[in-house]
Amino acid sequence: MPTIRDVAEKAGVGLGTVSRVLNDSPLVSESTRQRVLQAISDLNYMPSLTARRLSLGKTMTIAVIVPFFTRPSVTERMRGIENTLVTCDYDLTIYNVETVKRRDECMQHMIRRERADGVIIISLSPRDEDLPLLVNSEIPVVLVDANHDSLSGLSRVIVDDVAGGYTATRHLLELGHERIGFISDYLETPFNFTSSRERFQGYQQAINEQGIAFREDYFGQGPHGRQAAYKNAARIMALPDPPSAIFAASDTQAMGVLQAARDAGLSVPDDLSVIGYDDLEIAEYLGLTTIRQLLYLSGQRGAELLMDAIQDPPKEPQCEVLPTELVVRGTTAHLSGSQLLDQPTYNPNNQMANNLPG
Amino acid sequence: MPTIRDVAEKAGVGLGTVSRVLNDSPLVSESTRQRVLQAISDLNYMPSLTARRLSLGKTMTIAVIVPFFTRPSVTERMRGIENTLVTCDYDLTIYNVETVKRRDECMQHMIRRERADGVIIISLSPRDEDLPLLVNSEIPVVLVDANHDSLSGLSRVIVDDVAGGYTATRHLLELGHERIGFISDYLETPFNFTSSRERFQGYQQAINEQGIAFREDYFGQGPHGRQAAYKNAARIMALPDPPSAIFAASDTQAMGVLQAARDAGLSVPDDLSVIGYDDLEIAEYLGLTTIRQLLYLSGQRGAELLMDAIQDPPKEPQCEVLPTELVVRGTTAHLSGSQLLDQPTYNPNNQMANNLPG
DNA sequence: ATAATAACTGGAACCGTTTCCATTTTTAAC
DNA sequence: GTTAAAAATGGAAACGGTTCCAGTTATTAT
Repeated sequence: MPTIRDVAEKAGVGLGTVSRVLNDSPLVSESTRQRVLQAISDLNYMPSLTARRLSLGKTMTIAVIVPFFTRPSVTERMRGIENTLVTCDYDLTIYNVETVKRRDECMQHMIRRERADGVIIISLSPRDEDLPLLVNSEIPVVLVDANHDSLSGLSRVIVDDVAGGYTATRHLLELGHERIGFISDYLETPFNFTSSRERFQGYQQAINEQGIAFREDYFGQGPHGRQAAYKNAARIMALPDPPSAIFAASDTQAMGVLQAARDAGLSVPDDLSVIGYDDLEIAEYLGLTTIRQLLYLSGQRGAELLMDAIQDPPKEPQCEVLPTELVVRGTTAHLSGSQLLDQPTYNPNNQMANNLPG
Repeated sequence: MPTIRDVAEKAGVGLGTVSRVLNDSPLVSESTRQRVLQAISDLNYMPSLTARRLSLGKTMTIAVIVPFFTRPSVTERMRGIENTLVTCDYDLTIYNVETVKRRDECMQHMIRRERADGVIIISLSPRDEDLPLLVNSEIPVVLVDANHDSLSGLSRVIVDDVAGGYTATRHLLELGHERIGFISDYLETPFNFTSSRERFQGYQQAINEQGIAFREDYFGQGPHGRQAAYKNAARIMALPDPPSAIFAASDTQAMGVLQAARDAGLSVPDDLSVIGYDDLEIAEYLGLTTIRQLLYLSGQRGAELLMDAIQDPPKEPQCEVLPTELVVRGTTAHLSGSQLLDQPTYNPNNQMANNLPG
């Protein structure tokens, strides 16, 4: 492998000059530049990235710490990051987190040292004990989709999941539903995901506002994924007075709910309304009513925030809130007569209840 | 940031000794080791990865070049790679390819220089002109899911997609179908994906063997994804003598076909049998009959092959062929009477044709 | 006690860049 | 034709590790 010295020798110049040519310095005469370029191409020389990194003290790399990076919502965010980074000539290295142990390793090691010039953490809220580490980190850190009061010291791109959860529930309420189930992953996990918790908060807020009490038995949490959602939905549907609508905290989980409804012989949306969250590509296919969040954009903005912070670190952490949007498709419908239970609901103003067929 | 010299000074030892402690060399007395470890922890020292890389001439990084890394089949392969690499303490950097230009950039630059100690290329077949570059590359290259005669000089993990396509088609034939459509992405793309082409080959082989001629109008290609498959399927279903079964070259495309069937008022599998390819997680949910390929394993084996090659380069390129498996679910069924056309098919031995209702 | 050997240890040299300072060359001004 | 200023150039030092060789200390055998 030829080095910069070989090039210098071949071109008959000093190695400082070669370096200047490589870095487009104006302090090189045109004739010398040509001579050097010729030598570079003759020798098929390419500068060593590693040496460059050591000398510059920059890694030209961004680290992304991401839980379960096969989840569609996660990959879509990552795509936003990747596409943004490419334009800046930064490399992207990925630390996939599937266990708590690994999460802690990543938080401790990736961030501390010059493995990267900046870090993006997706969906993982750091523990309180890790916070000082991140806040005082020598390299900028940007959080994407991790919301938490105590996180105010860190730049981040978030979605107002409380509002999203509220909107979803509001949509069901406006369709006349009063018995509304909620299915999500575990609200408290060692990974400290915040989104389900917030959506749940929005859900509670909306029903409370309507004077509807939260029913424990309409609530199901479990591991992320279709299967757990299926089980929870099946259990809830088997209640003597099952809900007429279910809000699933993600589209993936909504799919589990749809499957459970199908297997229970319920037709959606006639017997059961279902709303999801995320608006994954698949949601359109399923005709799933859902809350759209701007996944790609969240990655893009996160990367942009990070690049800005690398250029010159802001004194104040930046916080960007991305909007959500209700996307009405085919899995939600107005409460129908057949969905009403024999016993009147406690709400005396319920118009529909008076139209009971049976 | 403390350096190794600071540690040496603090511990009152030479810097060679510190390095030996860091690298678990046995040539350090226990007492010295303790003293150094104490100094390391006092100073909160962490060695610089970059310096280490320069000195060792290794990057401790693996590059993955991957087209459209949000596709579920791709992320699943990557997960296999990631999980394997973690155990070896290698970093993983990702080059996402969504344009031909970028593909060429990646092939030229990522591979040539010590950006990485090894490269895994997923699903992209290099052009003939790039081949010598890869074969003579100073770092090992492993191809995953890229099959091509001319690729014999490179180590790779492949799936026998011809066999997979054959099996899928065979399954439909055995159910009595004779009018079988085939829907895939473009067989020829600038990215030079090979899988659709091979599946198509298997399809042709199976129908030919059965004495069935290939019908151009039963064949639809287009951009990857649900939408294009939907359009092609809709066109094919609208033919005066539409197929009774469709083989989609991927589960994603099978979803487009299912959607088209639904919109055309056809019920699956009664009016139309559909088989996909990949066995994505979603396939189970949809009850889609499909060909399972071992996506995760392909990544894992690719990474393992690469790690082996880094340890000591094999003289012969390794080629590993992963099996496929037919997974029968609910979208394929025996040809039913109602699916037969009025005009008899050209096959005189067709028993079913004699039972035509109308 | 002494020599031979083994176990440790210190630090110079090296990896391949960039940067900065000193020096040389060119240009412009009078 | 001088001189001052500007432009171009060469190369040492630095980045922070690892490695290897030479030197020191400890151990063992006689």
